[in-house]
Amino acid sequence: MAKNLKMKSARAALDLSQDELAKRCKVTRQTISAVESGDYNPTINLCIDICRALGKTLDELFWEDKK
Amino acid sequence: MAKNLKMKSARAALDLSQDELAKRCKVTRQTISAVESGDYNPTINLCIDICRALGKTLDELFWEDKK
DNA sequence: ATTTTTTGTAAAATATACTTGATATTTAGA
DNA sequence: TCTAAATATCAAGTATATTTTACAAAAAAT
Repeated sequence: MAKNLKMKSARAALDLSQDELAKRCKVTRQTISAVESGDYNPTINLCIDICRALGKTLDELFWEDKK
Repeated sequence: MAKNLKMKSARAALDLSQDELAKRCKVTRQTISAVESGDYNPTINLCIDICRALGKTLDELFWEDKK
């Protein structure tokens, strides 16, 4: 799977560490790291928590238009 | 959790049975049923598969603006 | 009315998301 | 440089998403 750079840059834009984002989503730092590196299939609830913490929507962080 | 009526009506609009949608998403009918009834926390990949099969995006089927 | 399709639900098994604890590497600041 | 914060990654454990099999009720079709 591909890295989630949209998420990574949204997090960077808010100057949040993985650890801080993890706390706000109530998961561990490792889980956030795994989601960003893309070798993961997170649950929708976690995706929604991440979106809310980063001020983005699902489409903005987790959707890719198919060609 | 609340029922996913957006998903249910999107499926109805295409005249697809849960079983047919399940096949297109390569999961079981019970999984689709559970997602629609909302007592579930599906993975993002399944949500994406469902969206593609129904011609919708994540925001359209799985996002709720918070008040 | 009767049959067939669709849906709800449930228990047990399997796959995998997520945690815990730990070490190693990278990055940023002093 | 030196040090601390941030990130990557790994192995083993726990929680839960998903499957399999099954049965019953509701809806649709004949």
